[in-house]
Amino acid sequence: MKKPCYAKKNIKEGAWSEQEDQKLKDYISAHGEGSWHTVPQAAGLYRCGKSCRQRWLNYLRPDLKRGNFGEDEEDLIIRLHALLGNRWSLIAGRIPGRSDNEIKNYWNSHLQKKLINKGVDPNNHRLHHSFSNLEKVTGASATKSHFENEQGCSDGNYNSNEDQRSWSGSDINLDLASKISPPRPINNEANSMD
DNA sequence: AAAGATAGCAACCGCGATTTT
DNA sequence: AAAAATCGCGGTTGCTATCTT
Repeated sequence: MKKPCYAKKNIKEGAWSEQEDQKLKDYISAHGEGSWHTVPQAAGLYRCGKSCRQRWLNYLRPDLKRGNFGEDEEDLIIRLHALLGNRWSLIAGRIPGRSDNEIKNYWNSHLQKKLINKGVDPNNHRLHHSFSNLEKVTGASATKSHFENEQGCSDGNYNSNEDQRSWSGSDINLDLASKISPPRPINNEANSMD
């Protein structure tokens, strides 16, 4: 029913130019965040509000760090993911200077592989004794040789001697466990009831 | 050196939740 | 109370840079 904003006339798509970024920054520094649907017109942008919001939150916000993730950040993301699952906005809320999109991308491109290298299933943070279902975990592009090549992964946060959940989340004093429901199941088992 | 494969990232899209009318 | 509008989240796609052969 509802047309996506990108389908409307006079709405630009694709990469943002410096001029567009500057217009958005100028507008928000003058008027503040919010009322995203009115921002494009007010700021003189041929974008939809949704796109402006995304651009601001993920890339233009002055408090964003950008750049490489530190080991402490990686560790925190892994622990939070074990506790929260794919709820990136909640995870981002606990990691200053990082956007949910950035964390999500970093997880998908780096951390998943890192965990798999350690023999840990990134979906449930349990030790994986066989990689027979590798494709399911990592997507079609994962190959055996890829994992063989990445054995030199450095930090040793996972203990391969443990047989149960390696990250329980219980040692994280984030005041989250009591406030939110457990992570949604990621695999298809949860949906198989349909 | 060139072509193909792969990885990483920015942005798009769909949908559920929330707020407003 | 219901419908419409808007917001926000998370999955996915597509482009570009880098690596491998």
